[in-house]
Amino acid sequence: MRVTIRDVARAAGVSVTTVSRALNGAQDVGEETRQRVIEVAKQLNYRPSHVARSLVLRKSQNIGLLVSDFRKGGHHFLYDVLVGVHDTLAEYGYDVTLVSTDTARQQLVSYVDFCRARGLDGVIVTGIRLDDPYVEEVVESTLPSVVIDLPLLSRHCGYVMTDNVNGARYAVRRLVSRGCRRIGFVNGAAHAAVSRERLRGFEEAVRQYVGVYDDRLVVYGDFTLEGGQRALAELLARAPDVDGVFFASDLMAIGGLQHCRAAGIRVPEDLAVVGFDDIDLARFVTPALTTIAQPRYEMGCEAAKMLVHMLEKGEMPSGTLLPPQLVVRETA
Amino acid sequence: MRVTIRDVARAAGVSVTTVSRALNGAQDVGEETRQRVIEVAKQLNYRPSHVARSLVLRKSQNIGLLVSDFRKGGHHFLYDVLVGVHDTLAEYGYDVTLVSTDTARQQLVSYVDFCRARGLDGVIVTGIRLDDPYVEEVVESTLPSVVIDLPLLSRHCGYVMTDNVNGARYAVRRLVSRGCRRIGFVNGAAHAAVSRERLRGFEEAVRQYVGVYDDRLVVYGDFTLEGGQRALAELLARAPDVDGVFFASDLMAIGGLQHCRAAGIRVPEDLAVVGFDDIDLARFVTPALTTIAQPRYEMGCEAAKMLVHMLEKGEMPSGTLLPPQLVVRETA
DNA sequence: CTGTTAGCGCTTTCAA
DNA sequence: TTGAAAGCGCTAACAG
Repeated sequence: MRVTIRDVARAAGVSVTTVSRALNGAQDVGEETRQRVIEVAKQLNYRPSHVARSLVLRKSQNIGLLVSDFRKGGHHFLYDVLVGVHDTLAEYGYDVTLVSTDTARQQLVSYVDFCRARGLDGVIVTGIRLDDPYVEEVVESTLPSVVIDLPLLSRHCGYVMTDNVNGARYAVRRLVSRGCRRIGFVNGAAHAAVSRERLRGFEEAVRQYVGVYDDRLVVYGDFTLEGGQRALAELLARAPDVDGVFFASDLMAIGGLQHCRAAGIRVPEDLAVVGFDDIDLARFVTPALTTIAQPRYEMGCEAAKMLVHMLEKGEMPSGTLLPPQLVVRETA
Repeated sequence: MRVTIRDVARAAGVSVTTVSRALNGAQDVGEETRQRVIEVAKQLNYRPSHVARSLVLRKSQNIGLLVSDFRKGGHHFLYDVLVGVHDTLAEYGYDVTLVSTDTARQQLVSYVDFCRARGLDGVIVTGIRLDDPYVEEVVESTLPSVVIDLPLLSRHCGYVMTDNVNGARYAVRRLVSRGCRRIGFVNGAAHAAVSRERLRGFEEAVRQYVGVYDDRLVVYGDFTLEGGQRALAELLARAPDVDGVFFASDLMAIGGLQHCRAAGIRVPEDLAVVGFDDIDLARFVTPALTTIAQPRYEMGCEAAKMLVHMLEKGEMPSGTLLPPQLVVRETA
């Protein structure tokens, strides 16, 4: 049924070893033998079995993409990362297998065991948070991994994330340059690593550009639209004189915009707004959202590249920070 | 290094055969032997190698998800489908491997060969169009497949798509019920199967609800925002008295909205607009877009289910139509 | 340069 | 009920 290496060997009148060598570019094969083998293989439309090869080589050329929070509608961040990961990995000759943390079948076993059972060579982890039970596993396991958006560094685990500190600084600088002096911050979930960094960048920048820092101007949303609405209402109740707000996600910023519209607050005249992420909604809301863009696609690429380098060149994992970028539109 | 079935056998004092049987729930194993084996396996944290099992069983419990047009920013339709596919497949105990048609490494070989080389049990195909070179392959190959959004039915190939004909009808009906009498249609790419069906639904509905059908009111965009802008401009130039427009995608509709704003056309007063897809942008543009929602997640689930049924129960592939839904917002 | 041999980790006849 | 042996398709010593 299936064309195997034996069929090729037989048809070419050589041993399977020779076929293997010829097709894998070993040098100890006669040139004309190689040509004949290649010719026959093509004739027979032979495709080496990755499965068999994985078994003997003990590596699968297959990487897991672990996704926490893999659900309908959660695409804003994930999709581009996924494409970046896939593009790059395909380039290097790796396949990618999706691994979700919250699928019924899988939620009990450790994800490392999941990957091991499948012989995955490594894993790229997304959507994980500081308080996640998986964090420990990622750090301790010897399965080569690269985490996106969480600074976990160990012998077998590197990470790539946006430079959130500077991202927050850019936002504040923009607000200040527009004349804002009382700047609020609607941060994301407190247990997200990115939240800590953005807070740090926010505080540093406010101290530097404004002078006085008032931590009552920091409130917490949960990265969602509704969270942003609520958080802004709370902030405004607490400090009605706020003239600019930095939101730790575009979704929250858009929630904030909705609150403003409902409350009759003009943006940017009464209140300037800067978001974070640059999801494509940002261009389309009215007024269009000024925001800090994250290089999502590139983060995926970078993570994939690091993992392959760890796998193939034995490189040490590292922490990579990618630069965010201010995108000026209408809200600030 | 790795715990194999032999380790378990040794530790349990039985043969590998017995371990295999015990762990796979065969009945010809003594109950206490089975318990012991299970206990030992747990103790040793044994995970059967999927690779080895795939090799001998000649099936991998692994499905390919073929994506044409897998690129940065193209998530509007794809992401939810992908999540649906993954959720359902995971439920059934299958892994999913991403396969992209346009990645450098892969573009030359046939995707069927790609899947075969990896021992994939089947494939779910998305983003493919009528004029795609892959169409032939999908139909002819014996690799079990399910296509999303393209009605390809053969011995080994089923499909699932939205009921586009009725979707278009709902759009027209909505427009008519708002009083529109001269209804235009900005269709998507002509070679997309969905475009034909939507056109059919449009024509049928216009004949039914309006009475007269004028095919000069049909123009073509390419599913993109810019395409929608251009197409609407063209339509309006051709027929300035149009009072309602149905766009075959939300992205095009949003482009149309932008054109309206630029041209001083009030929506929905001067021109009512209905889109198609219900991407999440639709809620956020101003005015919010009335549209026909596609059950993207469910399409993914359905496709996965069909494929698994084909694989495990030997069911014949079939064509499945999922119902769209009118979502009324502000533009119509 | 080429072939023989021995597995990779697992399932499955076939005997016992 | 259990085990020995063969083999899935491939690669890699080790000889020749």
